Amino acid sequence: MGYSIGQVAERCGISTYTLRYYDKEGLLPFVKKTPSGLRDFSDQDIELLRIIECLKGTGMQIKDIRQYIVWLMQGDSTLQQRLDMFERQKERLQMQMRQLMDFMDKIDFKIDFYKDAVAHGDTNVYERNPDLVRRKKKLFGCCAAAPAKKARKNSTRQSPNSADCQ
Amino acid sequence: MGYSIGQVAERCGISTYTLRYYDKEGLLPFVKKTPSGLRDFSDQDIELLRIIECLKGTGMQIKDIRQYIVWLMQGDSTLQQRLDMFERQKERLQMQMRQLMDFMDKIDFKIDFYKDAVAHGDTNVYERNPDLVRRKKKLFGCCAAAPAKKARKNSTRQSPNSADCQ
DNA sequence: TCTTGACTTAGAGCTAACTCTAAATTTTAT
DNA sequence: ATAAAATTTAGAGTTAGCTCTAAGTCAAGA
Repeated sequence: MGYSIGQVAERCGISTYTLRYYDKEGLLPFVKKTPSGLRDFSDQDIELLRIIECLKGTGMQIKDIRQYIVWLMQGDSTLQQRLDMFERQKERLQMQMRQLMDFMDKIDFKIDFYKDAVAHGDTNVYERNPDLVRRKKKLFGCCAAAPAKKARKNSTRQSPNSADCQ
Repeated sequence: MGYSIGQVAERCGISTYTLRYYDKEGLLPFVKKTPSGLRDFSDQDIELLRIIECLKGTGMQIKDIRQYIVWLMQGDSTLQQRLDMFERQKERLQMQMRQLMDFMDKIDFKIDFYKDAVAHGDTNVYERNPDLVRRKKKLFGCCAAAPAKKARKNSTRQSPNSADCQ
């Protein structure tokens, strides 16, 4: 006897609905059943569930996680595919972490902006704080993500409008 | 004249469909229109779009992003709310980064596991590699996320089954 | 001027990932 | 023994966030 679906749900912070959904989607083919038909999770099943969480939490779709499960069931002939998959997922995760750090820089900037704004009761922050001007330029000024294409006909920048950087 | 919706879409890597959807959802009330009705994005609009991306990318729902936009429109009386929001979002982001690092540890473990497995053509990795045994225990052994409740009646651990840690 | 492509709106359609319901069965506690 | 709680299945319903279509308008180049 291992763990019931409710015990696993509580322990892993996943609803029983979701666990049954994962099973239905083919993510839990290793989970045994008791003679009367109840799911019976082993420690290995829970470990696999942690890996599923990990793949899902790094942006993998359920149909792609199922591919991994299929490879597991196919045995040692798919070891290389599984290694490749985890290496691809690691690269993906590294990109996500870089993006989160970029978001953190922007949020830190906003926090400092609003701290000054709250302290003075207005948003004339850049007139008071040259450091924030510098950071704003670094974070938002001309990222040039895509190679700049043709601009609109009359492409002079308009003067700063109502909602300047809030 | 600023940027057309297509120019913004290309520059920011967001489809025109999505930009119009954001507008419909009230996220882009500051975007002007030309006399003939075309959207005309300013640099400030694009900067706000970057913040929207940032909030969305750190897990905020569109209805909550709209609340921020509403506060922007309400002016200086909502500065404190906006500061609080960014500080909450920063905490959320820190949690996300911690979780991603945890995922990274698990993926690194899997990569090392499968490198050994591929090298030897089988999954008897733990018999060869004591370091991986140690790391496996550290990563998956008895996390005790929730306070352990009543175990199942006959709660002896079952012997390792077919799919042990793959 | 004509043509081609980008833009507009309203609203329908789609997808992924759950989330729940109903009716029956099983387990646990008293 | 019996009541309450947990589980089972199949299948319907929900949600968020797009994504697309249709029918029409606007803009830029030849």
